[in-house]
Amino acid sequence: MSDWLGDGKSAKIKIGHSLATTNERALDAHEHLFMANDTQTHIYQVLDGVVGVYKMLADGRRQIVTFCYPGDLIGVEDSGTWLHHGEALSETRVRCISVSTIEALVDSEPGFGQALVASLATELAETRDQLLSLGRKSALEKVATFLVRISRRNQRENKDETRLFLPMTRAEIADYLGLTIETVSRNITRLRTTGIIRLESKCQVEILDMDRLEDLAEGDSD
Amino acid sequence: MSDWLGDGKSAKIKIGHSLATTNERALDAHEHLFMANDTQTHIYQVLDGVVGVYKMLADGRRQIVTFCYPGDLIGVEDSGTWLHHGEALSETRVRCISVSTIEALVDSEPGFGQALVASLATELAETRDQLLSLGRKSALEKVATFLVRISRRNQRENKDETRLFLPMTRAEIADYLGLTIETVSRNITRLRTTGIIRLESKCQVEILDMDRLEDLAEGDSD
DNA sequence: ATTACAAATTGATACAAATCAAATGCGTTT
DNA sequence: AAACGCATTTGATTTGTATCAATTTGTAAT
Repeated sequence: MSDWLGDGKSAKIKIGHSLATTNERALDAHEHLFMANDTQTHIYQVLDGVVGVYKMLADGRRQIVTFCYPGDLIGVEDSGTWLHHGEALSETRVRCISVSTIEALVDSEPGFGQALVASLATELAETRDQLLSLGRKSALEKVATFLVRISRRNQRENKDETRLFLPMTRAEIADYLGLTIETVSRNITRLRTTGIIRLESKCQVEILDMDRLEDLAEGDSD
Repeated sequence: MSDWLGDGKSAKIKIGHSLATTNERALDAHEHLFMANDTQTHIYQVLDGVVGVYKMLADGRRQIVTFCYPGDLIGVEDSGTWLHHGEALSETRVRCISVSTIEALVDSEPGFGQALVASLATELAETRDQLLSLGRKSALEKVATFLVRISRRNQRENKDETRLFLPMTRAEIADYLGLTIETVSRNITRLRTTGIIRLESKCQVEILDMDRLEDLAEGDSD
């Protein structure tokens, strides 16, 4: 395995200054990076901030399919036109890599294609985990699973896995978990009152009992 | 784009007789092809029948993440050990391709890596569509979406898009849609009594009103 | 500090789907 | 053809989450 993209989704792509065709773009919170059905000219790598990738139904129902953090690639999976909307959830910087550059790299750089495969494979595995959450878990289990997932991401990046920063609103968490704002709020409260987590602020969570949180996430006890 | 795997998920991989390391395996209905946590030695291509790929929670709740039909590849996304269970839903034949063969092909055959990327990208896009279903659609909309998806598959394969064969049980449909057997049954009945579909048998559906079915699937009217 | 506003929490009620419980249909075996 | 077993359908009731409705918290502007 080459490490053009590193070990899957969360790693850094090693392009940029070496290629003239990449450049950066800065977005304010709530600004869209791309819209569904737009022609796709670039693939993006998040440098700073978080991008929410989502689908919508005509009546406004929304499903966020992934939150993209620094290091994540967006758009490897699409072809020609964007299938999803992409919106910066906070102030965000992205690296823009033209589709033709990606294609050139696949051809010219041995291992780059494999790196893309690994990146997509990781994303697919996470998305399938999320299917299990949305299809079969209770609201409390969904929220617990969400927090465990953020904790694991912190671990991978050698950050404190017990102190989580949630850069998104309750509405965005709800649209990711297939719940309402109110249900998300109630279940965060429930985790708090049962001593499993502590809220330092609305966006800052401390995990007090990782074992019980993980058990909840796996549906082992309620 | 090479066409080693053709245009995404449903196409045929062009390996087999040309490589000694591939061979076939036949499975009876309900027989497992692999189990989660097993060491992954092969990637499979479905030749005949249908394979259900699923995750389970400790208490028995199950989520089927994909149904794999002839032409589909299984296991490109995993690494080392299987992340899911794979079970033949009917009598099934698969081609077994050793992981080392795949790796060799990626290195030796230009375009093969890109084909894998395309295959994974298609699978990811479908899985994200399914996230929208599970997270935000009603039971009736989920069932409609499921039927539309099978119809589209028939179209891609130049089969009659109004006559659907459902090789899986209601329980398997339920575990795919995040519903119960009873709710699946009730909503199939509802589509039948409103004249949108007709049941020739339990496994044979005729779509009578494609427009209304597609509208339902997109949540446009209820 | 005070006000204003959006986000989050909390409470009361409604409803869609789950659960519990038969009944029916269908394919297989005898 | 009758009897069995299993999948499916249909019915009655319960329940978890959505919806509707305030209230509270937190943050930014004055």
